[in-house]
Amino acid sequence: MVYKTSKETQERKDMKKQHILDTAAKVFAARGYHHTTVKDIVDEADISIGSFYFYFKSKEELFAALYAEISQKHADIIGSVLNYEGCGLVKSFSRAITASLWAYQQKRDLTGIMMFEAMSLNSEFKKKWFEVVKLNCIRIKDLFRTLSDQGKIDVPDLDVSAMAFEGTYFYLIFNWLEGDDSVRLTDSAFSLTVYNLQAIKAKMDKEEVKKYIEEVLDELEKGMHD
Amino acid sequence: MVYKTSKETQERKDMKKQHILDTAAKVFAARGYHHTTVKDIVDEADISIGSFYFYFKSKEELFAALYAEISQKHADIIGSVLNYEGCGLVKSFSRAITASLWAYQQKRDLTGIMMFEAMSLNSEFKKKWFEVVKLNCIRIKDLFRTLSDQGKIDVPDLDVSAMAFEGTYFYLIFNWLEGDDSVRLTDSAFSLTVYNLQAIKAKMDKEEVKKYIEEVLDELEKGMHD
Amino acid sequence: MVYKTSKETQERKDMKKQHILDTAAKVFAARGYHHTTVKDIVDEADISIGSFYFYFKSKEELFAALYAEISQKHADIIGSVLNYEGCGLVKSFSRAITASLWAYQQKRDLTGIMMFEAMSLNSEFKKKWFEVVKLNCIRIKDLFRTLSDQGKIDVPDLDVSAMAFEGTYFYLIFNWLEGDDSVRLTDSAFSLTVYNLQAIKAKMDKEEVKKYIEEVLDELEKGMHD
Amino acid sequence: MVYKTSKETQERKDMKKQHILDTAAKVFAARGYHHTTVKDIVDEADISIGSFYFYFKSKEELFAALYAEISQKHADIIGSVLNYEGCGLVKSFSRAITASLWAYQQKRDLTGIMMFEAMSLNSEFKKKWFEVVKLNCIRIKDLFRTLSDQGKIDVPDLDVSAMAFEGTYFYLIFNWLEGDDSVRLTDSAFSLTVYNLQAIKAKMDKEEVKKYIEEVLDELEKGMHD
DNA sequence: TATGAATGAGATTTCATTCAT
DNA sequence: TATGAATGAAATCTCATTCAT
Repeated sequence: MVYKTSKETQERKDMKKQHILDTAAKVFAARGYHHTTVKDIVDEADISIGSFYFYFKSKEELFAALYAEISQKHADIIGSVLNYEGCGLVKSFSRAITASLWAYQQKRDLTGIMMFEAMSLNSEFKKKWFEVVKLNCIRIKDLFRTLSDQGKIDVPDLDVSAMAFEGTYFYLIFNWLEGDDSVRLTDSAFSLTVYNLQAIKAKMDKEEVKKYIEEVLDELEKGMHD
Repeated sequence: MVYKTSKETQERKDMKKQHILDTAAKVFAARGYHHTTVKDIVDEADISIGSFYFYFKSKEELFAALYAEISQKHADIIGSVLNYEGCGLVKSFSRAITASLWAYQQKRDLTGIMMFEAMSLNSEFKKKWFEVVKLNCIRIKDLFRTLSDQGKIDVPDLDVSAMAFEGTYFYLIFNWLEGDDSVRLTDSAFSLTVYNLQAIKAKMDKEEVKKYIEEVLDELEKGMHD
Repeated sequence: MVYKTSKETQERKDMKKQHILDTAAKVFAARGYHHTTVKDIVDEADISIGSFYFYFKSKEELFAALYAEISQKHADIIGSVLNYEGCGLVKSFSRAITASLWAYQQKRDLTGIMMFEAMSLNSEFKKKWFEVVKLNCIRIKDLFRTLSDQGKIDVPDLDVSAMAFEGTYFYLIFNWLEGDDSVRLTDSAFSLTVYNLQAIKAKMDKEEVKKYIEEVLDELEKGMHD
Repeated sequence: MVYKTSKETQERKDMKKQHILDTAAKVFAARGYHHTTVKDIVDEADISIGSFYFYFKSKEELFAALYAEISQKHADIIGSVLNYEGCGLVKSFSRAITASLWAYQQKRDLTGIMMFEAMSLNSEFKKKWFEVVKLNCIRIKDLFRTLSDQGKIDVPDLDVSAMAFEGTYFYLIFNWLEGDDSVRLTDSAFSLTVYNLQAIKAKMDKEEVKKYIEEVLDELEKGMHD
């Protein structure tokens, strides 16, 4: 048939869906998930309720989509700074931790929603949240195993260590969110990296760590303007 | 009518209030704060809605009371194992971490409320949660400072390290809550302790750590039967 | 406990529930099930929406309750005129058919809702409706079997005959509902009785039938004023 | 733009309209009028909502068209078996009743729409349904009058008898629709015919009735393959 | 002709809290 | 003190229909 959905229409649809996502992110950030109504979102996005439900099955589905989007972006950022072959472990950790903090910093408001409200939702969604956490832990665990086998680090139980490592971000971010927004989360990158590198008994030169962190921050800031 | 507030009556009132708190803890843990209705609680407690509102001004106030109670109990347990003068740092940390995990383990349901529900609520209450977290962090920070000044440990920024330390519990506990309830959280005490002791570059003998952990676990189990 | 629900309160509750049922009947009759909103009902009954949902789980449950009530009343009326021992078959049929028509006539508006809208509802409710129909058919069938065994009537297949009998009311009532409300449904009692008595080849005297019908109508009208 | 309405185009339009009708019949039958959305229909028909509203002004109009179509088909079948001059009354009734049941049986899904959905809708459409019913009743009534005048049958009030007769199908069909679809509705033709012939005191030979029924069923089955 | 995104009135239902008994 | 019926604002979601492309 001739009159089927044109590419153009599809593009407009994608844009509108993205517009809803962006608006929702803003509103959720301002009011929190439970205190945000669908009406709040559609008013802010200047669309009709019907449109909202055309693009998303429910408020919860929207949240899930938003969460998936953020997680993906976050993962992409981390991934982008780790695409170096033969990178030493100190460099890798410095880069990864810094990039992670940087990523949160980019979306200050959403970070709160995603990290702290996500888990208080329906079991359905809680699972999704937990899967992301577990996936992260598994990646770290695998890394720990490899490095441990190579004798480069010395950690107790891999599972526990991976979870402990992942957790070191948590209150740091929470504290940052609660505080003045003039403070940069990445200012804690050095200390956090050192804390964890010491925890796994990796040999390191603190000056080197500092250098790596500055390097990756430069890259990330530059990457943002492309 | 004159309402007697004889000692006897007062006692009955206290018991009833406690009964509501206990029941609420159970229900909140099972369903989460937002998915728990006041009716759920009064049905489970076998009291009337009117009674509920006699004892608590609102659903939120009940939660606050509950949270205060849990925090206090938790603090008491930790405090009870740290009342040793001249304790070495390895011993102190081993005892504190283990006691903390043990405390969570004792009240599996309440742990979820304390750690995950509390922080996802709106402003007013979130603050209270954060205060507890901050207080913990300050204590750790002070300890880190003292030990650092004595040259016994080597940590980067004290604030960041304290928060990182505090965070190492987080996902461990979350993972434990999600899993099978046959698993003991205290089984992770050793690894968690080692991870953090290494992180702060404390000198330690792993066997010693193990011993301290067993010791404190024995004490705690015994203390329970008094 | 002393302050538990008093008998008095219970009575008020029952009255209010009945008040909602009565009002709903009126509104359903006027607008039809699908065109009646819960708000219509509560406005008419002068209660709050909350009250409505305190007494009924949903609009559908209310309808079901209403339907059960009407069915029961209907069955009671039929039952009341059949409590005669050793009643001949002509008398029984005359009385039952007349009483049935009379019952419909008493609740003209509701009859339409109950007979014609009930079956277009959710499967859940449709089942209930069908059960009532089937129960009626079974009763008739049993009666047919007994009479047939006694050689007093001569019908083909019992199931089919019972359903055919039950159906003879249907369009008659529909036609009555559509027409002028000055017409009495019971005016068709004689013809309907004769039609069915002839169908089952029961021996009868038409004058006798007329007499029985007048008798039962008198009884019913008198019974109403007690 | 000029829209050609060449014969070819017109044919394509008719086909599409019919396709929508056929699909709608299927969906209405499965879900009922009120529980079927326009989207359900267009999805099943694999057309767009826009197309739907090009061919039908509204959901209700579509239903009306569908109902008209079904009624017509049904009338045609009945008409086809009654085109015999000088047919005896027993034969006429046997043929008519059987043909009617057979017609319902052919389109099980549509039967539900025709008999049960149609009448439970709101005023405007209910009337149309009732007109068909009334028309049927009038035909039967006329027949009854003629036969009665000829002394071949003996019925009470003609109107009531016609409606009673028409009603004898009702629950039989409902029961058939609710049950297993392996059962043939025409299996009840004999009993239903006898019930009604007895009701009007027509003289008959049951074997004869059986023969007529078999005859007409053969004809109908054969007619289907032409 | 064909498409399907967009609309928004309106329907159902929930639940924290109050207050008369 | 205790009870639980009553309240009603507010939230989520549906769907027939329109209209720009």
